[in-house]
Amino acid sequence: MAETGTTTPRERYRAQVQAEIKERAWEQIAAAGASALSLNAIAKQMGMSGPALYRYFAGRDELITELVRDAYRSLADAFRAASAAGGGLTGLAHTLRDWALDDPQRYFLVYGTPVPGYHAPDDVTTIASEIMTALLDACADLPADGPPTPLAAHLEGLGDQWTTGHPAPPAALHRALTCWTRLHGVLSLELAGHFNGMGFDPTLLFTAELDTLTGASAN
Amino acid sequence: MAETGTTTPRERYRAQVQAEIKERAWEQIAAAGASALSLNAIAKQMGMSGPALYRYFAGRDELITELVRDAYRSLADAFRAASAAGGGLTGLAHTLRDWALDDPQRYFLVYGTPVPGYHAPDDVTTIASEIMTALLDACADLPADGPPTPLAAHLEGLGDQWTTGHPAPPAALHRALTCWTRLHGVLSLELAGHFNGMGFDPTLLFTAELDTLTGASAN
DNA sequence: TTGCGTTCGTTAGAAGTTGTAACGCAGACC
DNA sequence: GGTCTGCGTTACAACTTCTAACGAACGCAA
Repeated sequence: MAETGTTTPRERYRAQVQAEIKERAWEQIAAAGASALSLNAIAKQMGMSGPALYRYFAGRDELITELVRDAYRSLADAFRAASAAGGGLTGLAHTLRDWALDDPQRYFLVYGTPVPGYHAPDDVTTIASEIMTALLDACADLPADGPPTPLAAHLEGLGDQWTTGHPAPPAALHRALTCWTRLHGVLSLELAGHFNGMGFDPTLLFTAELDTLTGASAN
Repeated sequence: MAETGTTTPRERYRAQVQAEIKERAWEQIAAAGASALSLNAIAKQMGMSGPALYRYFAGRDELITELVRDAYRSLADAFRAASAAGGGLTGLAHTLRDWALDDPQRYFLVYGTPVPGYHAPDDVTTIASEIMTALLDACADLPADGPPTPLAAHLEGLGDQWTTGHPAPPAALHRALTCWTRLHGVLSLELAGHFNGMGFDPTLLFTAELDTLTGASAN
């Protein structure tokens, strides 16, 4: 509390306004998706004029980029906490699911439909590799099962490209990739509502997939 | 050819213009995503004024809905052809992948980030169930392996809800769901570019997942 | 306490979007 | 040939993002 650093009152005010802008932006995104985000509406909500927001963000794109950054950081933090708690791959998976269900549009901001021209800034990919590292560590802890796959051979030595210089056995790389794609497959379809009206509980499908990832009995 | 039905010249012209509008719309979507679709730009491309398009589509939303419908129909047709060709689940999977790679934004229009308020019209869900039926049939043809899963028990008798009155064994339901989510998991992350710079071939990951779905050796 | 300078919020305006309304023309049908 | 339906137009309203110029307030420093 006392350690606010060497921040001038102006800087503190600026940070506070920026935070409120992002908060309103998240509300709008949760309500109507990222494409419906309107700077004007945010400004009106905050009781100020439209162009005022340009003192805080260069434009709509920069605001969204900042939100994407925050979303990545949020997931990375959740993963770090889960890793520290020692829940293993199961803990990581449930952390991911909870994080996704907590704000579906935030999940889609990270893993959803990309805009063709857009290229994420470097620090975002850095956070993404941090997330991958946590997943890879959890996968490396599991005992190897079955014979080495052809894909694993193809993956040989690629681990330090994904993460920050992090050697891992090819089988762990394969398993991490599989975890990622399978859990994302269930989650994204569930969040998008593609299971609506099918009459089953998506939670069971998620845990079933998780079981194939961690359990000895595969499928 | 000769059988154009009882179409007046006006109707034929109208259908032709509508088709060209959709064609331009697909070009725009492929270039910059669905959120960047502009009726004005389409009109300018076609050499007419903006409001003229409203003779053919009630608005932007209706045009996009129509494109979504076409996308679903396109995938359903591709699946029907693959089923007729007798390629089995493997054929279906490669059909899906080819269809997705052919126009990533079209794939995302079907399986990508949903707009919170939007609800798909009934006929779209009908086509979706047709797609599910093809997948379910291919899964039912495969021999059952392993013990019945808890999820399969939960899925008991749900098949005729997804498809059009199509009884299927629970194990096939579970396998169909797993196919869907796993293939979508790999495909959507690949198309979104999340594998970029990781140095491996996404095709191998896709086929590896497909092998776990069809092959006897599971993982 | 008295300036000074940075920063903020304002209004005005350009250029774009979706969508509506009213008008004229032209093609189709009787 | 007359009538009627439908198409494309321009004009306009209400939005959007974003720039430019102005004034006021605030923090800092002398």
